[in-house]
Amino acid sequence: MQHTELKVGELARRTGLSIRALHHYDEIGLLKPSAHTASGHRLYTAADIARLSHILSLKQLGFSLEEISETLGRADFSALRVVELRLQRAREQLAEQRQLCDRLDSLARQLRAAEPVSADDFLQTIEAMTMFEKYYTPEQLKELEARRQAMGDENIKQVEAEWPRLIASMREQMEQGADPASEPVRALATRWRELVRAFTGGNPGIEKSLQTLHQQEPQVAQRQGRDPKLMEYVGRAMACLDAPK
Amino acid sequence: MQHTELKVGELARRTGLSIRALHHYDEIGLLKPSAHTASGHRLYTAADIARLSHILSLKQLGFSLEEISETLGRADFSALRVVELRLQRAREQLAEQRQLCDRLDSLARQLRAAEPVSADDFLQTIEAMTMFEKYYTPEQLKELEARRQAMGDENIKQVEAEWPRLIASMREQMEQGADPASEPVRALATRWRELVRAFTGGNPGIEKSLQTLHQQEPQVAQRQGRDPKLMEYVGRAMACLDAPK
DNA sequence: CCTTGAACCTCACGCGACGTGAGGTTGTAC
DNA sequence: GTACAACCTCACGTCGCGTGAGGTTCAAGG
Repeated sequence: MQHTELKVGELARRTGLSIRALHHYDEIGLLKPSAHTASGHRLYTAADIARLSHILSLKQLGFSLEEISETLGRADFSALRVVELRLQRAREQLAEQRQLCDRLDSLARQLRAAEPVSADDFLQTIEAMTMFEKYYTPEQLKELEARRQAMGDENIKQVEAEWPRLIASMREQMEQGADPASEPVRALATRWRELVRAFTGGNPGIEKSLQTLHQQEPQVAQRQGRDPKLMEYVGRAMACLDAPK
Repeated sequence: MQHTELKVGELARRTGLSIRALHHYDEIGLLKPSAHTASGHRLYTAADIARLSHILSLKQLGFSLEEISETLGRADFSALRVVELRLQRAREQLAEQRQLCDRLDSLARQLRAAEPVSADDFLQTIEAMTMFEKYYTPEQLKELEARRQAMGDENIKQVEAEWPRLIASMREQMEQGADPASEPVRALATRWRELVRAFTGGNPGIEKSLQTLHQQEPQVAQRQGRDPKLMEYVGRAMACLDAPK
């Protein structure tokens, strides 16, 4: 007698599947053992095992159990078409995974660069990223990323530390009613413009996207202390810079 | 009065979430609206909306709803650690996705190259791929792929068509009891070795892996008609080739 | 005041691929 | 006879909602 028929435990051990999984395949009709002992124990024949190996192959390719059932059921299926469809799905998922990794990686670097990571900072950073992805094109994001790399973490930290001071100074001038054309304000406005340029790199597309972002989402600027009134004051100061003394 | 409180429908419309999703967040305690009308309608305050925006941000990063709950619950969490853990998971998933895409792509190319795609051919191809991935290292697989590219689809088709003929001829000799050292067998054995060389490229690592595969999985060779007896005969013929006439 | 239709409410089942018990039977070795 | 492993069949839990069913409330028009 051939001792070829296997019981579930044996088959599970050999395939690495769980017994429950094999039971499940039986339940849904994907792999019903061809034989049973008198007492109801499952007996898998060589043919069953062959079918299982097919099932595992298709599973590896990411097909659902239902798809596998259908595929194995019909003999007339177009293998190429099936695989190409699956490939398309896999490519889409791959792109999403890549995006997710990029986002996380970028976030992690930001967090490493800026030490003080309160819960609020964290969430703000994420939201800033979301905004970025919403308002900048992928090419623009690449350019921004490249510029960040070129600047290095320390420079970025310095600039990020400088912004609040600059904003505070500017606000002080405004609240004291200083003339936007006055010398101290001109100096601050010049530095302001430099910092913005350092960010945009002078790329007009990025400048435009930045403008759109500020128009559509005023709360972003506001959270940094740049409320509409201040921004208007800065705008006037900028205009004075361009105009001759 | 501020009209700031939103009902579910409004909030759903603005966030792009479904009403059911918001109900779900309420059910699991992730986002419970701070207020209700006398009749029980949900009213989301500005604070609720802020929390929701945090939730959506973390969701974008691939956190589960439970993880989001925990993260938002504690104020002392280490943002960097959380993100790095998530990044690690994402990277692993990315690698898997990439592998899956490679497999599917390779399979699709094989199918496009070899026209006759019966269900059986298809499954055999998949299983061959599975075996390959099991017995060859990634570097070896790259080399094999490169060699395939270099050969071109037509050459591969020719070789794949030649193998069954070669195997059949060899079997004929064996069954007729021909001496492994005889001239016709020498010719067949020479061609056999050439075809194997075309595959392995003479790379000893690949030759070794191929041997291991044949030892561990005799049914692979058997399916192509190369049963142990035949293989032994071939082995003797090879030995005669190396030995002087 | 009444009606209509949109928007809201609360159950409660469904998916996909099993994991994880609970509680009982069978097979095998001593 | 008695352990103990391996098997059996329910049946609920997972995760993030979708999708009804069946009922109430709201806002506007007649």
